Amino acid sequence: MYALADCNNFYASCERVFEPHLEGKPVVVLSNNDGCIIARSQESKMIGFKMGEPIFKCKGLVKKHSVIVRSSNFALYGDMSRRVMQTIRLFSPDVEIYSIDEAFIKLDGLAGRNYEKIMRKMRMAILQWTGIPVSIGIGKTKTLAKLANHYAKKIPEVGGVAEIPQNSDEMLRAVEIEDVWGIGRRWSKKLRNIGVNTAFDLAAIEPESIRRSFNIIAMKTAMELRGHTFFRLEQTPEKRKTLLRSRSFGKPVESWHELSEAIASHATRAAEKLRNEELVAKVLRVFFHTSLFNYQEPRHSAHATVELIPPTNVTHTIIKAALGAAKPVWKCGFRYKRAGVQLIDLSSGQTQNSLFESQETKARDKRMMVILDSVNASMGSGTLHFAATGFTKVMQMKQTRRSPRYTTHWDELPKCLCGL
DNA sequence: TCTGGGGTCCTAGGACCC
DNA sequence: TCTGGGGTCCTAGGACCC
Repeated sequence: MYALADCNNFYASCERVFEPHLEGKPVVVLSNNDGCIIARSQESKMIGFKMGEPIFKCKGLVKKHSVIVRSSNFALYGDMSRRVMQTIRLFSPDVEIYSIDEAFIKLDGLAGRNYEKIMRKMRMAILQWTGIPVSIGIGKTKTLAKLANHYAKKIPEVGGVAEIPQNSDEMLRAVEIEDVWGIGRRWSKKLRNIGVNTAFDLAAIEPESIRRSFNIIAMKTAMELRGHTFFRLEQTPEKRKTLLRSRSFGKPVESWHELSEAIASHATRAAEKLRNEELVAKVLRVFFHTSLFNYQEPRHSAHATVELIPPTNVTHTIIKAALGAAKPVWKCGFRYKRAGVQLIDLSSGQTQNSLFESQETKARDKRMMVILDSVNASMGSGTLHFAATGFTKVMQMKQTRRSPRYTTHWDELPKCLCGL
């Protein structure tokens, strides 16, 4: 048996923990650069805000309903997530952290075996200790736990915890095909065309025909709805295979100078992450493009790929490769909106030495990265940086309504909790 | 004026090997 | 006139997830 614990409206709930007066009011949280809506409180959902909608299109509704609009505060959300996960681990040793706001829990063998009761206890503990409300679904497979979770969120009467009993056709019939985990928009449309409208319908189709029309994952999903386990708990995450750092610009960027600083910054952040996970990259891809939505201006999308020989995680090597690859594909006269650096073909450190590489340089670079990382860890990220990343604020995000980073920055600690 | 930032897996088709 | 049968690797594109 599996449970899925999923935080309700996670980012919006995090905003409320330290500002209880937001309780009961419509709250939305915006993406980077204050672009799109990426989280909505229940009240905001009722008003009709859609996930991913650009905020500038919602001005009327925001004003009409006095909606609280917040910039994203990932320092806060990340830390709150850690607290929620820690609490979950107190209830079961077998936990898979699936995303910033979700965790799968293997229930088999938990004392008492009254799983629903244990999960209700856990739910209360999370609410009391972190202030975050969660919904919990229980089922025989991960897909069924997801489904039960959906049910728990939709039906308030169950009190945040729902279990799918064996042979529960009813619950499967109550879930639309779009809401099945692993079945997205495209496949839903295709499935509806052949008369498959609910989770129950999908479970009823002959599996091999699903594999033929879709793929093996869709088939496994359908089998999981029948209670056959295909997706197991993954407690030790595999090493990642790719790493991407990219941002939209607050203001469009035209000059090579500004663009190069942005690319160097992305390269820096990507290299830091790489070292943090003890990986090296074999291939680097750099890209930048003009606005995807502006058809009035000239459009351009550029990208270039280079091999890193030997594979590396050294910041200056990666900056040099990124800028070297980007320069030839940059074109003057375009207003670029986004740039990024992607590291591909990652592997853990043990690489073959290059015939042409000086061992002295290699050792020096390694020492340099150790110093760089330790200075930036103790004195703040970016304290020591390469000149290529610049000294201006090109990379500054538009973030006009960010709440304090209450739990991770000394000078932003809450001084009093309004309303308490 | 203004539209995020990450990931994973699968499949088909082409190039190559014997 | 007639042209086999078995592999692997790589890539692009398309699907999905949060």
